[in-house]
Amino acid sequence: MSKAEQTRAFIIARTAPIFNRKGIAGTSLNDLTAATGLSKGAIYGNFENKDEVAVAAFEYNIQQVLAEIRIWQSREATFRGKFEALIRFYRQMLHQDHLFYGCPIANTITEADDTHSLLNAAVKKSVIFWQQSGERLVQKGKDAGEFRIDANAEHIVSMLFVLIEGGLLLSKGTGNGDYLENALKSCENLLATQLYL
Amino acid sequence: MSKAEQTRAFIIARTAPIFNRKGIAGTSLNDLTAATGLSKGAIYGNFENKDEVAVAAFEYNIQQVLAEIRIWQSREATFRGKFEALIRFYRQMLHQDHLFYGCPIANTITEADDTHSLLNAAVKKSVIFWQQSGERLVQKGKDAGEFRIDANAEHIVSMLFVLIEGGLLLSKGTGNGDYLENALKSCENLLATQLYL
Amino acid sequence: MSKAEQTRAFIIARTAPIFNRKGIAGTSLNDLTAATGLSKGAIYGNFENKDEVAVAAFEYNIQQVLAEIRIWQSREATFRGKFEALIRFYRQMLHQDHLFYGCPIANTITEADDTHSLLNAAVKKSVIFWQQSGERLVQKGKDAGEFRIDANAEHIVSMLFVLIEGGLLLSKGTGNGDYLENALKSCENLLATQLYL
Amino acid sequence: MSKAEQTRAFIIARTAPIFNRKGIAGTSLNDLTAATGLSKGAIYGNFENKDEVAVAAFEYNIQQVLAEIRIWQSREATFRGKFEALIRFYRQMLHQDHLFYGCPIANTITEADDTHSLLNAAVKKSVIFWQQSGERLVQKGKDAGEFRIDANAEHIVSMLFVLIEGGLLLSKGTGNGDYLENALKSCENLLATQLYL
DNA sequence: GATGAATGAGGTTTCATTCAT
DNA sequence: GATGAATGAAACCTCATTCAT
Repeated sequence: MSKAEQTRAFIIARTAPIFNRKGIAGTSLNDLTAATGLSKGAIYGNFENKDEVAVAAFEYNIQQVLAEIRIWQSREATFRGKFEALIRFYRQMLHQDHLFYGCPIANTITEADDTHSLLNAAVKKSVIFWQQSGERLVQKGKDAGEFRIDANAEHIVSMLFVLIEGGLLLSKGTGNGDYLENALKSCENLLATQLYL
Repeated sequence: MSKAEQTRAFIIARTAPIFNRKGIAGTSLNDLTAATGLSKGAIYGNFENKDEVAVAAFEYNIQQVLAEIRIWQSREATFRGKFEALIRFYRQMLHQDHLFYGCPIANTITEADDTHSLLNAAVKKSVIFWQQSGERLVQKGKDAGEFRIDANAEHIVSMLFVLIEGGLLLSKGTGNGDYLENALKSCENLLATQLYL
Repeated sequence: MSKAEQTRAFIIARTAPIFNRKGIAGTSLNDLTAATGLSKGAIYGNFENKDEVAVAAFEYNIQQVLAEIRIWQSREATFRGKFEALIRFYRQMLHQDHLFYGCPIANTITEADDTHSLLNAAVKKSVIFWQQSGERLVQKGKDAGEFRIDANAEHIVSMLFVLIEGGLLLSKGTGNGDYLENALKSCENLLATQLYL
Repeated sequence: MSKAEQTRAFIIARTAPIFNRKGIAGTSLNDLTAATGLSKGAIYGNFENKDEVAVAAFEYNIQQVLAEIRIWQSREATFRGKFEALIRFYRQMLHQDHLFYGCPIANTITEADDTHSLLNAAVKKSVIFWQQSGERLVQKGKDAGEFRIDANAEHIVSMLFVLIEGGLLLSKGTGNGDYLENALKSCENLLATQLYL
């Protein structure tokens, strides 16, 4: 990894949590220099402009979440176990404020409008990726004989997504964990009745 | 209504959609003067600062949504009809971009953190109000003998909330209406199995 | 004159000599605030951007030169006297460094390229104006029976223009007044042989 | 030519047209690296600072013009022919935008003030050189018996200079070739009446 | 000798806010 | 009560320059 790539990665890693918490408009160049200890010139030497940092930071945040999910899932031998791990991950996410400050998708999706088209594209890509990863997992479970062969993967995964994002949003926003907890219970029920054999 | 109150109301009505779309940090005083045709002095004569306008705008946005819901529900004679109207309202909301640009709660909740405590309080209050309105409606339906007496109002309403917010968020963010549609179908199923007699 | 117009005029008057001496690229916003005693916000409250100040400053500089010429000419009763006054004006201009720092047209024409299209247009307009003013003066002199009826106004004026600008440029640039002096003598000769009766 | 000298020459050749078109203040180090394909370090390894590149570039530009003039003149057997070639060269220069973007002297003279003393000196030297070259050519023509023995070399050459620079400036600046054309015709007339036998 | 990465000062512009009129 | 003009801080970004590698 070249020096520039190192610095780029360093800037992204340090600033990603700030963008996740404060948003693009709420994050200033000074926030970025303060978080990295680098000069403004160094930021601009490695990125076109603030928006490009924001997009990279969003993608980093998503990768962090996905990587963490993968870790939780990797400990499970069965595909059912992997879905249970997914639920457990999001259940504890509510209390992991220092790490993620809420789901990057939920945090970013509002700001990712037409005026930030690159970010918009990145968010859409992430949503699609999450969705497809879930569907692939369903398929593998079917292939492994763990899941109902007639399960509607797209519907199940999209419902999990909706429940998790909605639950996180309301619970983070109000401080009332019940929304997420109810949503996750609903997820478990959905999986039990529509996916698991 | 005094002149001052009129101007205040005028400013709020004109700027509320802008705050809903662009957020607090993304909305500038110039946006406000452009939207109102008033001077900066006029804004500051009627509000302490930008944040106070933002809070008032959020509350206005919420009231607009709630008022609209009430209109849809008022046409219904039964409490079951009122819940069905609620679902219908959110189903068409996806296509009402010019009016609401998404649910004000979902749009605001991310930005309403510790650094905007007044907004934070307003958002929390709105969530609680939505929740309680729903629960009251459930109770009235029970009293009227329309709903199952053993229905868990809090759980049902919080699930509706989660599904609607999650569905709106993902559908607005991706342009894929399926998320909201699936979520609303799930709401209908929930109501059918847990609320209606 | 409104306050804004006053401030605008004040900014232009104070910054025009700076733009004339240092050029657009060489003049900074700090130069402008230092020269005016105003804040940057005040500059931007009265002008779109630096380029707009620069264009206004150029037009002011040109008007200053033209006004001065008009004063010199107004003391003359005959049109021949007016042309002689024109020559005298440019002869002393070489030593009036504190006022004009060279002809605004010569100073600006190089920088007024495609990347500064507004300035470019302003410069072209000024050249045309200077040319046409000269030609009008020739015509009036003809009408008054002072000048040769067959004098080629366009040619004569364009030659005066070339000689004056070329002479000023080389004399200002080298500190050697001979170039301008020779050029002005040539102007006088031109007028004597081709214009005056 | 050492490696360093080669690089130096390469930098100058590539950046000279940029300086001629945009001026010192308008040309950035990034322009220089873009034009050369070299790094900033390479520029600073071969030049003290940007101003030194600018001075070298100006001198290169002047040499290019003088060399081209010499080529045009070398085809002529007589000294009269050499002056006629000079005129022809400047006549076609107006249309050679890609090569010279106007006379380097006219383009640089405005910016070459006290704050750029080295450039100032270089410009003055160039003016003197052009002047003296012209005067030498007159003398040679006199010695060869081609020119009037009583011709005032200094006056004639300085008038040619003024006419050419003034004509180029106005024609380049306005896009109206008449200024230069009139000036060159005047040059031809001057030569015919005061220099040629 | 050349590079790539970094600096820090300074560039232009926009911000929220104030206040005399 | 509203305006228009001004402020000064801070926004984003670019600059010429340096220096370890």
